[in-house]
Amino acid sequence: MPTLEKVARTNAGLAAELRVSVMRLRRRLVSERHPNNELSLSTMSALGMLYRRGELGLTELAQIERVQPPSMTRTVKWLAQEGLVTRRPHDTDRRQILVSLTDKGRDVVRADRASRDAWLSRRLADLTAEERAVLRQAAPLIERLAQGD
Amino acid sequence: MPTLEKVARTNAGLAAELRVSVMRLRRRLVSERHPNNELSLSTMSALGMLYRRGELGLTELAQIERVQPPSMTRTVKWLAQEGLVTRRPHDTDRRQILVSLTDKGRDVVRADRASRDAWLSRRLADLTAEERAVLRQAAPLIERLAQGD
DNA sequence: TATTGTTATACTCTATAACTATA
DNA sequence: TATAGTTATAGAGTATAACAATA
Repeated sequence: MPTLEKVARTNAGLAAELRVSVMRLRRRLVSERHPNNELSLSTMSALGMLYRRGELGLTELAQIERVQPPSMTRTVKWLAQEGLVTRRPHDTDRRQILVSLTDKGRDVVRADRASRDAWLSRRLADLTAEERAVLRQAAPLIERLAQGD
Repeated sequence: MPTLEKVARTNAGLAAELRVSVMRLRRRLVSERHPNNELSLSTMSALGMLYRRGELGLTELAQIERVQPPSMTRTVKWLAQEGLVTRRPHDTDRRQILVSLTDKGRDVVRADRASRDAWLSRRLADLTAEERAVLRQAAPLIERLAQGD
């Protein structure tokens, strides 16, 4: 059997499997979030990115998070209302809005880290160490699949 | 350092990383779907499940797909209108609606398998064989995380 | 009473289009 | 002209609540 064809079919099969599992886990994550956590997954994702990367332009943040600028405008507006981020004009380019975490925002990220993944952490604890090791290797690969190009 | 604490922190970190990457890949998958494919990801997922499992009750299908019954009602209604599934009453329990693929539905699943994951397959082809092997191991684990409990 | 499925309704997230201000 | 961001609007996907039919 031709190797190329075999690889191609295998990739398509893997793609299908990965796509379905990713979709289902995402849906589960949405439904399993702790009710008293009022921050949506995408909001927390943006907050976490600001925590990791520091001050970012709004469009830059949108590109990293793979959403369109209007979506990020809304997210940032909400975060600012909650006092979790501040917006300030760029020093020299007055078109740009630079977004950064407030102390409260940083606290929320830190405090939330323990609790926000409680469900998934519990599920992970049920796996074997080997299985977790696989997922630890897989996570950055999945991230790379999502980014790029 | 206590092993338990170390493991717990590691699980939380892994949970966070996995959650974010899964979210981003899902968003990317939604945006990268071929425009001429009129079937949504969740619709294709339901169709694929019927392909694999055969005739299923509507609520059963909803449970497998991790959506609420009303959502599946809508999905199945649309699929029936498109002639991709048929609904028939259960032989003995007349409350139940059994859903199964039509020949056309089966054709769509088969024909779509090659093209629907084109983008992801291409991305996977850029990985090394070792990285794909990791994802091949990870996919069923992610599925297990999404299911269960 | 419990379960299966539907209808009605609303919410969340996201996108596109059109616009303003600045470069 | 091109880019950063906003506003207005719409669409997809999902949920909850209330209901009907059946077990």
